[in-house]
Amino acid sequence: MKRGRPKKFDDTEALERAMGVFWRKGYDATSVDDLMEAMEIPRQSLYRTFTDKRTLFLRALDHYDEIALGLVVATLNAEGRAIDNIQAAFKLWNNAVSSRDRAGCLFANTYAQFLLEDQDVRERLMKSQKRIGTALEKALRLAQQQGDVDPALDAKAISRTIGAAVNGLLGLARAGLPAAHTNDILDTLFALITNRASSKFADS
Amino acid sequence: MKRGRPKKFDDTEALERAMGVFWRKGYDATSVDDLMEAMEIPRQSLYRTFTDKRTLFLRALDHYDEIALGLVVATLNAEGRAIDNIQAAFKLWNNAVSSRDRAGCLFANTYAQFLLEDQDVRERLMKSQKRIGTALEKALRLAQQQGDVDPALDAKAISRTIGAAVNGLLGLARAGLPAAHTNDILDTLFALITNRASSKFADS
DNA sequence: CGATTTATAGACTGTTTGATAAAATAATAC
DNA sequence: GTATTATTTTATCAAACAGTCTATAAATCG
Repeated sequence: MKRGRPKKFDDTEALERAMGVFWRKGYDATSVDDLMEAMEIPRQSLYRTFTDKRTLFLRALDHYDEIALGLVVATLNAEGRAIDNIQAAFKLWNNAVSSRDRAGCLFANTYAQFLLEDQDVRERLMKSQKRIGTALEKALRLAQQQGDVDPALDAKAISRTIGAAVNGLLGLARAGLPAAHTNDILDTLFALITNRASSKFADS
Repeated sequence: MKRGRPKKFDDTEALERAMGVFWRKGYDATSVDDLMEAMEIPRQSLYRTFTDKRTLFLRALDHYDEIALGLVVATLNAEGRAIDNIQAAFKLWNNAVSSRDRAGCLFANTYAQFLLEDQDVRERLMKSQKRIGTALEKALRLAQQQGDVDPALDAKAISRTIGAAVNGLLGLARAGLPAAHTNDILDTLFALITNRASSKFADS
Protein backbone atom coordinates (compact mmCIF):
# COMPACT_ATOMS: atom_id res chain seq x y z
CA MET A 1 0.00 0.00 0.00
CA LYS A 2 2.19 2.74 -1.32
CA ARG A 3 1.19 6.37 -1.15
CA GLY A 4 2.08 9.53 -2.92
CA ARG A 5 3.73 10.22 -6.22
CA PRO A 6 6.25 7.52 -7.17
CA LYS A 7 9.84 8.66 -7.84
CA LYS A 8 10.88 8.11 -11.40
CA PHE A 9 14.50 7.20 -10.82
CA ASP A 10 16.33 4.26 -9.32
CA ASP A 11 18.39 4.99 -6.22
CA THR A 12 21.18 2.58 -7.07
CA GLU A 13 21.36 3.73 -10.66
CA ALA A 14 21.61 7.34 -9.49
CA LEU A 15 24.27 6.47 -6.90
CA GLU A 16 26.29 4.67 -9.51
CA ARG A 17 26.25 7.69 -11.78
CA ALA A 18 27.26 9.98 -8.93
CA MET A 19 30.10 7.60 -8.14
CA GLY A 20 31.26 7.89 -11.73
CA VAL A 21 31.45 11.66 -11.54
CA PHE A 22 33.37 11.69 -8.26
CA TRP A 23 35.64 9.05 -9.69
CA ARG A 24 36.52 11.08 -12.75
CA LYS A 25 36.59 14.56 -11.29
CA GLY A 26 37.30 14.21 -7.60
CA TYR A 27 35.22 15.57 -4.77
CA ASP A 28 36.02 19.27 -4.88
CA ALA A 29 35.80 19.65 -8.61
CA THR A 30 32.40 17.98 -8.69
CA SER A 31 29.54 20.42 -8.24
CA VAL A 32 26.04 19.52 -7.21
CA ASP A 33 24.96 20.65 -10.65
CA ASP A 34 27.37 18.14 -12.20
CA LEU A 35 25.85 15.45 -10.05
CA MET A 36 22.29 16.39 -10.94
CA GLU A 37 23.09 16.29 -14.60
CA ALA A 38 24.82 12.93 -14.46
CA MET A 39 22.27 11.37 -12.16
CA GLU A 40 19.44 12.85 -14.20
CA ILE A 41 17.46 13.71 -11.13
CA PRO A 42 16.30 17.12 -9.95
CA ARG A 43 17.99 18.99 -7.15
CA GLN A 44 15.40 18.27 -4.51
CA SER A 45 15.38 14.58 -5.25
CA LEU A 46 19.12 14.51 -4.72
CA TYR A 47 18.94 16.22 -1.36
CA ARG A 48 15.93 14.23 -0.22
CA THR A 49 17.46 10.89 -1.11
CA PHE A 50 21.13 11.50 -0.33
CA THR A 51 21.06 14.25 2.31
CA ASP A 52 23.93 16.35 0.93
CA LYS A 53 27.01 16.23 -1.26
CA ARG A 54 29.34 14.84 1.37
CA THR A 55 26.95 12.06 2.39
CA LEU A 56 26.47 11.18 -1.25
CA PHE A 57 30.24 10.96 -1.62
CA LEU A 58 30.51 8.65 1.38
CA ARG A 59 27.83 6.44 -0.10
CA ALA A 60 29.70 6.47 -3.40
CA LEU A 61 32.85 5.32 -1.60
CA ASP A 62 30.91 2.52 0.04
CA HIS A 63 29.38 1.50 -3.25
CA TYR A 64 32.76 1.53 -4.93
CA ASP A 65 34.16 -0.63 -2.16
CA GLU A 66 31.32 -3.06 -2.67
CA ILE A 67 31.54 -3.22 -6.46
CA ALA A 68 35.11 -2.58 -7.57
CA LEU A 69 37.09 -3.79 -4.59
CA GLY A 70 34.59 -6.57 -4.09
CA LEU A 71 35.47 -7.86 -7.54
CA VAL A 72 39.20 -7.94 -6.75
CA VAL A 73 38.64 -9.65 -3.42
CA ALA A 74 36.30 -12.20 -4.98
CA THR A 75 38.86 -12.87 -7.68
CA LEU A 76 41.58 -13.47 -5.12
CA ASN A 77 39.33 -15.75 -3.10
CA ALA A 78 38.08 -17.76 -6.06
CA GLU A 79 38.37 -21.52 -6.23
CA GLY A 80 41.34 -23.09 -7.94
CA ARG A 81 45.05 -22.43 -7.64
CA ALA A 82 45.78 -19.29 -5.67
CA ILE A 83 48.51 -18.20 -8.05
CA ASP A 84 46.00 -18.16 -10.89
CA ASN A 85 43.69 -15.99 -8.84
CA ILE A 86 46.49 -13.58 -8.08
CA GLN A 87 47.30 -13.40 -11.75
CA ALA A 88 43.64 -12.71 -12.48
CA ALA A 89 43.72 -9.86 -9.98
CA PHE A 90 46.74 -8.41 -11.75
CA LYS A 91 44.77 -8.59 -14.94
CA LEU A 92 41.99 -6.59 -13.33
CA TRP A 93 44.48 -3.94 -12.36
CA ASN A 94 45.89 -3.89 -15.81
CA ASN A 95 42.43 -3.28 -17.20
CA ALA A 96 41.96 -0.45 -14.74
CA VAL A 97 45.12 1.36 -15.81
CA SER A 98 44.78 0.70 -19.51
CA SER A 99 41.11 1.50 -19.93
CA ARG A 100 40.35 4.35 -22.25
CA ASP A 101 39.05 6.85 -19.74
CA ARG A 102 41.90 6.21 -17.31
CA ALA A 103 39.82 7.15 -14.31
CA GLY A 104 42.09 5.08 -12.10
CA CYS A 105 40.54 4.08 -8.82
CA LEU A 106 38.14 6.16 -6.78
CA PHE A 107 40.03 5.35 -3.61
CA ALA A 108 43.48 5.98 -5.06
CA ASN A 109 42.25 9.29 -6.41
CA THR A 110 40.89 10.33 -3.05
CA TYR A 111 44.16 9.85 -1.19
CA ALA A 112 45.54 13.13 -2.40
CA GLN A 113 42.58 15.34 -1.66
CA PHE A 114 42.12 17.74 1.15
CA LEU A 115 39.00 15.82 2.01
CA LEU A 116 41.45 13.49 3.63
CA GLU A 117 41.08 15.58 6.77
CA ASP A 118 37.61 14.08 6.97
CA GLN A 119 37.76 11.19 9.38
CA ASP A 120 34.90 9.30 7.73
CA VAL A 121 36.67 9.43 4.39
CA ARG A 122 39.98 8.44 5.90
CA GLU A 123 38.50 5.41 7.61
CA ARG A 124 37.02 4.15 4.38
CA LEU A 125 40.30 4.54 2.52
CA MET A 126 42.26 2.66 5.15
CA LYS A 127 39.61 -0.02 5.43
CA SER A 128 39.63 -0.73 1.72
CA GLN A 129 43.41 -0.72 1.53
CA LYS A 130 43.48 -3.23 4.35
CA ARG A 131 40.79 -5.30 2.67
CA ILE A 132 42.80 -5.68 -0.52
CA GLY A 133 46.02 -6.26 1.37
CA THR A 134 44.51 -8.98 3.52
CA ALA A 135 42.93 -10.79 0.58
CA LEU A 136 46.17 -10.67 -1.34
CA GLU A 137 48.18 -11.90 1.62
CA LYS A 138 45.81 -14.79 2.13
CA ALA A 139 46.03 -15.81 -1.51
CA LEU A 140 49.77 -15.50 -1.36
CA ARG A 141 50.06 -17.79 1.65
CA LEU A 142 47.84 -20.31 -0.07
CA ALA A 143 49.99 -20.15 -3.17
CA GLN A 144 52.99 -20.85 -0.96
CA GLN A 145 51.28 -23.91 0.47
CA GLN A 146 50.41 -25.03 -3.03
CA GLY A 147 54.04 -24.79 -4.02
CA ASP A 148 53.64 -21.99 -6.55
CA VAL A 149 55.39 -19.32 -4.53
CA ASP A 150 58.67 -19.46 -2.65
CA PRO A 151 57.69 -20.10 0.98
CA ALA A 152 60.62 -17.98 2.12
CA LEU A 153 58.89 -14.83 0.93
CA ASP A 154 57.27 -12.60 3.52
CA ALA A 155 53.65 -12.70 2.38
CA LYS A 156 52.57 -9.72 4.45
CA ALA A 157 55.37 -7.41 3.31
CA ILE A 158 54.98 -8.43 -0.31
CA SER A 159 51.23 -7.88 -0.33
CA ARG A 160 51.65 -4.47 1.26
CA THR A 161 54.23 -3.57 -1.33
CA ILE A 162 52.06 -4.67 -4.21
CA GLY A 163 49.16 -2.71 -2.72
CA ALA A 164 51.24 0.45 -2.60
CA ALA A 165 52.65 -0.06 -6.07
CA VAL A 166 49.24 -0.64 -7.63
CA ASN A 167 48.01 2.44 -5.83
CA GLY A 168 50.79 4.53 -7.32
CA LEU A 169 50.34 2.94 -10.68
CA LEU A 170 46.68 3.94 -10.80
CA GLY A 171 47.63 7.55 -10.21
CA LEU A 172 50.38 7.53 -12.81
CA ALA A 173 48.12 5.92 -15.40
CA ARG A 174 45.58 8.63 -14.73
CA ALA A 175 48.19 11.22 -15.57
CA GLY A 176 48.92 9.44 -18.82
CA LEU A 177 51.75 7.00 -18.19
CA PRO A 178 52.18 4.94 -21.38
CA ALA A 179 50.89 1.40 -21.48
CA ALA A 180 54.43 0.09 -22.00
CA HIS A 181 55.37 1.45 -18.58
CA THR A 182 52.34 0.15 -16.77
CA ASN A 183 52.92 -3.27 -18.29
CA ASP A 184 56.53 -3.18 -17.17
CA ILE A 185 55.49 -2.39 -13.66
CA LEU A 186 52.80 -5.04 -13.37
CA ASP A 187 55.11 -7.64 -14.88
CA THR A 188 57.85 -6.77 -12.44
CA LEU A 189 55.48 -6.96 -9.50
CA PHE A 190 54.17 -10.30 -10.59
CA ALA A 191 57.69 -11.57 -11.12
CA LEU A 192 58.31 -10.55 -7.53
CA ILE A 193 56.27 -13.51 -6.41
CA THR A 194 56.72 -15.97 -9.22
CA ASN A 195 58.83 -16.68 -12.23
CA ARG A 196 56.08 -17.22 -14.73
CA ALA A 197 56.64 -15.66 -18.08
CA SER A 198 55.87 -11.94 -18.08
CA SER A 199 53.54 -9.93 -20.33
CA LYS A 200 50.60 -11.79 -18.92
CA PHE A 201 48.43 -8.74 -18.48
CA ALA A 202 48.08 -7.32 -21.92
CA ASP A 203 44.52 -6.55 -22.92
CA SER A 204 42.54 -9.55 -23.94
CA MET B 1 69.44 53.35 -10.69
CA LYS B 2 66.27 51.83 -9.35
CA ARG B 3 63.12 53.81 -9.13
CA GLY B 4 59.87 53.56 -7.27
CA ARG B 5 58.90 51.92 -4.05
CA PRO B 6 60.70 48.64 -3.37
CA LYS B 7 58.61 45.56 -2.60
CA LYS B 8 59.03 44.30 0.90
CA PHE B 9 58.84 40.61 0.27
CA ASP B 10 61.07 38.07 -1.35
CA ASP B 11 59.66 36.34 -4.42
CA THR B 12 61.29 33.00 -3.73
CA GLU B 13 60.29 33.01 -0.09
CA ALA B 14 56.71 33.78 -1.09
CA LEU B 15 56.73 31.08 -3.77
CA GLU B 16 58.02 28.55 -1.28
CA ARG B 17 55.22 29.35 1.12
CA ALA B 18 52.63 29.06 -1.62
CA MET B 19 54.14 25.72 -2.58
CA GLY B 20 53.70 24.57 0.99
CA VAL B 21 50.00 25.39 0.98
CA PHE B 22 49.34 23.65 -2.33
CA TRP B 23 51.33 20.71 -1.07
CA ARG B 24 49.28 20.31 2.06
CA LYS B 25 45.84 21.19 0.77
CA GLY B 26 45.83 20.54 -2.95
CA TYR B 27 44.96 23.01 -5.66
CA ASP B 28 41.19 23.23 -5.39
CA ALA B 29 41.03 23.39 -1.63
CA THR B 30 43.54 26.22 -1.57
CA SER B 31 41.92 29.64 -1.83
CA VAL B 32 43.68 32.80 -2.84
CA ASP B 33 43.05 34.02 0.69
CA ASP B 34 44.89 31.00 2.05
CA LEU B 35 47.79 31.83 -0.22
CA MET B 36 47.87 35.48 0.77
CA GLU B 37 47.91 34.59 4.42
CA ALA B 38 50.67 32.01 4.07
CA MET B 39 52.77 34.15 1.76
CA GLU B 40 52.18 37.22 3.90
CA ILE B 41 51.73 39.43 0.90
CA PRO B 42 48.73 41.50 -0.09
CA ARG B 43 46.33 40.45 -2.79
CA GLN B 44 47.55 42.82 -5.43
CA SER B 45 51.18 41.84 -4.92
CA LEU B 46 50.23 38.25 -5.49
CA TYR B 47 48.46 38.95 -8.75
CA ARG B 48 51.13 41.35 -9.94
CA THR B 49 53.99 38.98 -9.22
CA PHE B 50 52.43 35.63 -10.05
CA THR B 51 49.69 36.52 -12.56
CA ASP B 52 46.98 34.25 -11.12
CA LYS B 53 46.37 31.21 -9.00
CA ARG B 54 46.98 28.68 -11.73
CA THR B 55 50.26 30.26 -12.83
CA LEU B 56 51.37 30.38 -9.22
CA PHE B 57 50.60 26.69 -8.94
CA LEU B 58 52.64 25.91 -12.05
CA ARG B 59 55.55 27.85 -10.61
CA ALA B 60 55.13 25.97 -7.35
CA LEU B 61 55.34 22.69 -9.26
CA ASP B 62 58.51 23.87 -11.00
CA HIS B 63 60.01 24.97 -7.72
CA TYR B 64 59.14 21.67 -6.11
CA ASP B 65 60.76 19.84 -9.00
CA GLU B 66 63.89 21.91 -8.52
CA ILE B 67 64.10 21.54 -4.76
CA ALA B 68 62.57 18.24 -3.69
CA LEU B 69 63.12 16.10 -6.77
CA GLY B 70 66.45 17.79 -7.31
CA LEU B 71 67.58 16.49 -3.96
CA VAL B 72 66.63 12.92 -4.83
CA VAL B 73 68.33 13.12 -8.21
CA ALA B 74 71.46 14.65 -6.70
CA THR B 75 71.50 11.91 -4.07
CA LEU B 76 71.28 9.23 -6.74
CA ASN B 77 74.03 10.87 -8.79
CA ALA B 78 76.40 11.45 -5.87
CA GLU B 79 79.96 10.16 -5.87
CA GLY B 80 80.75 6.83 -4.29
CA ARG B 81 79.13 3.45 -4.66
CA ALA B 82 75.83 3.65 -6.52
CA ILE B 83 74.14 1.20 -4.18
CA ASP B 84 74.84 3.53 -1.27
CA ASN B 85 73.29 6.40 -3.17
CA ILE B 86 70.20 4.36 -3.91
CA GLN B 87 69.95 3.49 -0.26
CA ALA B 88 70.25 7.18 0.59
CA ALA B 89 67.39 7.94 -1.79
CA PHE B 90 65.26 5.35 -0.04
CA LYS B 91 66.05 7.09 3.19
CA LEU B 92 64.80 10.34 1.74
CA TRP B 93 61.55 8.68 0.78
CA ASN B 94 61.25 7.19 4.22
CA ASN B 95 61.62 10.64 5.71
CA ALA B 96 58.92 11.92 3.38
CA VAL B 97 56.40 9.30 4.45
CA SER B 98 57.22 9.32 8.13
CA SER B 99 57.47 13.06 8.69
CA ARG B 100 54.98 14.43 11.14
CA ASP B 101 52.86 16.45 8.74
CA ARG B 102 52.64 13.61 6.20
CA ALA B 103 52.18 15.99 3.32
CA GLY B 104 53.49 13.34 0.98
CA CYS B 105 54.75 14.69 -2.30
CA LEU B 106 53.32 17.63 -4.19
CA PHE B 107 53.49 15.72 -7.44
CA ALA B 108 52.01 12.52 -6.04
CA ASN B 109 49.19 14.54 -4.52
CA THR B 110 48.45 16.23 -7.80
CA TYR B 111 47.98 13.03 -9.79
CA ALA B 112 44.49 12.52 -8.50
CA GLN B 113 43.09 15.99 -9.05
CA PHE B 114 40.83 17.17 -11.78
CA LEU B 115 43.50 19.69 -12.58
CA LEU B 116 45.03 16.76 -14.39
CA GLU B 117 43.02 17.78 -17.42
CA ASP B 118 45.36 20.74 -17.58
CA GLN B 119 48.03 19.91 -20.12
CA ASP B 120 50.66 22.10 -18.46
CA VAL B 121 50.18 20.32 -15.17
CA ARG B 122 50.23 16.94 -16.81
CA GLU B 123 53.49 17.62 -18.60
CA ARG B 124 55.19 18.59 -15.38
CA LEU B 125 54.01 15.47 -13.61
CA MET B 126 55.22 13.20 -16.37
CA LYS B 127 58.51 15.04 -16.68
CA SER B 128 59.32 14.69 -13.01
CA GLN B 129 58.31 11.06 -12.91
CA LYS B 130 60.61 10.42 -15.82
CA ARG B 131 63.38 12.40 -14.17
CA ILE B 132 63.32 10.26 -11.04
CA GLY B 133 62.98 7.07 -13.05
CA THR B 134 65.93 7.89 -15.25
CA ALA B 135 68.19 8.83 -12.36
CA LEU B 136 67.26 5.66 -10.52
CA GLU B 137 67.82 3.53 -13.59
CA LYS B 138 71.24 5.06 -14.15
CA ALA B 139 72.28 4.46 -10.54
CA LEU B 140 70.98 0.94 -10.79
CA ARG B 141 73.04 0.17 -13.89
CA LEU B 142 76.09 1.61 -12.22
CA ALA B 143 75.48 -0.55 -9.16
CA GLN B 144 75.28 -3.54 -11.49
CA GLN B 145 78.66 -2.65 -12.99
CA GLN B 146 80.07 -2.23 -9.52
CA GLY B 147 78.91 -5.71 -8.59
CA ASP B 148 76.40 -4.67 -5.95
CA VAL B 149 73.29 -5.58 -7.92
CA ASP B 150 72.51 -8.71 -9.88
CA PRO B 151 73.28 -7.81 -13.52
CA ALA B 152 70.43 -10.04 -14.65
CA LEU B 153 67.86 -7.59 -13.29
CA ASP B 154 66.04 -5.34 -15.74
CA ALA B 155 67.16 -1.92 -14.52
CA LYS B 156 64.49 -0.02 -16.43
CA ALA B 157 61.57 -2.16 -15.30
CA ILE B 158 62.75 -2.19 -11.70
CA SER B 159 63.22 1.55 -11.54
CA ARG B 160 59.78 2.13 -13.01
CA THR B 161 58.29 -0.21 -10.48
CA ILE B 162 60.01 1.49 -7.57
CA GLY B 163 58.85 4.83 -8.89
CA ALA B 164 55.24 3.69 -8.96
CA ALA B 165 55.46 2.06 -5.56
CA VAL B 166 56.98 5.13 -3.93
CA ASN B 167 54.28 7.20 -5.55
CA GLY B 168 51.56 5.01 -4.08
CA LEU B 169 53.32 4.89 -0.75
CA LEU B 170 53.32 8.68 -0.49
CA GLY B 171 49.57 8.74 -0.98
CA LEU B 172 48.95 5.99 1.54
CA ALA B 173 51.16 7.63 4.13
CA ARG B 174 49.21 10.81 3.64
CA ALA B 175 46.03 8.97 4.50
CA GLY B 176 47.64 7.67 7.67
CA LEU B 177 49.24 4.32 6.84
CA PRO B 178 51.20 3.25 9.94
CA ALA B 179 54.96 3.55 9.94
CA ALA B 180 55.30 -0.21 10.30
CA HIS B 181 53.65 -0.64 6.91
CA THR B 182 55.66 2.03 5.15
CA ASN B 183 58.84 0.49 6.52
CA ASP B 184 57.77 -2.93 5.31
CA ILE B 185 57.18 -1.58 1.88
CA LEU B 186 60.44 0.32 1.54
CA ASP B 187 62.39 -2.63 2.88
CA THR B 188 60.72 -4.95 0.41
CA LEU B 189 61.45 -2.62 -2.46
CA PHE B 190 65.07 -2.28 -1.48
CA ALA B 191 65.37 -6.02 -1.10
CA LEU B 192 64.13 -6.20 -4.66
CA ILE B 193 67.49 -4.99 -5.85
CA THR B 194 69.84 -6.16 -3.13
CA ASN B 195 70.06 -8.50 -0.21
CA ARG B 196 71.40 -6.06 2.30
CA ALA B 197 69.87 -6.29 5.75
CA SER B 198 66.51 -4.56 5.92
CA SER B 199 65.23 -1.90 8.30
CA LYS B 200 67.77 0.50 6.89
CA PHE B 201 65.38 3.41 6.60
CA ALA B 202 64.21 4.02 10.12
CA ASP B 203 64.42 7.62 11.21
CA SER B 204 67.86 8.73 12.16
C1' DC C 1 -14.45 13.08 -5.29
C1' DG C 2 -11.54 15.08 -1.88
C1' DA C 3 -7.91 14.52 1.43
C1' DT C 4 -3.34 13.16 1.95
C1' DT C 5 1.17 12.02 0.74
C1' DT C 6 5.19 12.18 -1.88
C1' DA C 7 7.92 13.90 -5.96
C1' DT C 8 9.26 17.43 -9.05
C1' DA C 9 10.36 21.99 -10.77
C1' DG C 10 12.46 26.17 -10.34
C1' DA C 11 13.33 30.33 -8.03
C1' DC C 12 16.03 31.91 -4.32
C1' DT C 13 19.63 32.69 -0.26
C1' DG C 14 23.73 33.72 1.69
C1' DT C 15 28.61 32.66 1.05
C1' DT C 16 32.73 32.12 -1.08
C1' DT C 17 35.22 32.08 -5.11
C1' DG C 18 39.00 34.17 -8.34
C1' DA C 19 39.98 38.39 -10.14
C1' DT C 20 39.97 43.68 -11.07
C1' DA C 21 39.84 48.85 -10.30
C1' DA C 22 40.90 52.81 -8.09
C1' DA C 23 42.68 55.30 -4.40
C1' DA C 24 46.32 55.91 -1.02
C1' DT C 25 51.07 55.41 0.26
C1' DA C 26 56.05 55.09 0.06
C1' DA C 27 60.43 55.34 -2.00
C1' DT C 28 63.75 57.00 -5.45
C1' DA C 29 65.70 60.42 -9.14
C1' DC C 30 66.58 64.92 -10.25
C1' DG D 1 60.72 69.72 -3.10
C1' DT D 2 58.58 67.75 -6.96
C1' DA D 3 57.85 64.34 -10.31
C1' DT D 4 57.85 59.62 -11.13
C1' DT D 5 57.23 54.92 -10.37
C1' DA D 6 55.90 51.01 -7.89
C1' DT D 7 53.61 48.99 -3.95
C1' DT D 8 49.97 48.55 -0.70
C1' DT D 9 45.24 49.15 0.72
C1' DT D 10 40.47 49.09 0.24
C1' DA D 11 36.46 48.43 -2.25
C1' DT D 12 34.21 45.87 -5.53
C1' DC D 13 32.76 42.61 -9.18
C1' DA D 14 30.43 38.72 -11.43
C1' DA D 15 30.25 33.90 -11.22
C1' DA D 16 29.82 29.63 -8.84
C1' DC D 17 28.96 27.34 -4.85
C1' DA D 18 26.03 24.25 -1.46
C1' DG D 19 21.85 24.19 0.24
C1' DT D 20 16.71 25.81 1.18
C1' DC D 21 11.96 27.25 0.20
C1' DT D 22 7.65 27.38 -2.15
C1' DA D 23 4.50 26.05 -5.40
C1' DT D 24 2.88 22.47 -8.33
C1' DA D 25 2.14 17.75 -10.11
C1' DA D 26 0.99 12.97 -9.57
C1' DA D 27 -0.15 9.14 -7.19
C1' DT D 28 -3.01 6.39 -3.25
C1' DC D 29 -6.63 5.96 0.20
C1' DG D 30 -11.17 6.52 2.12
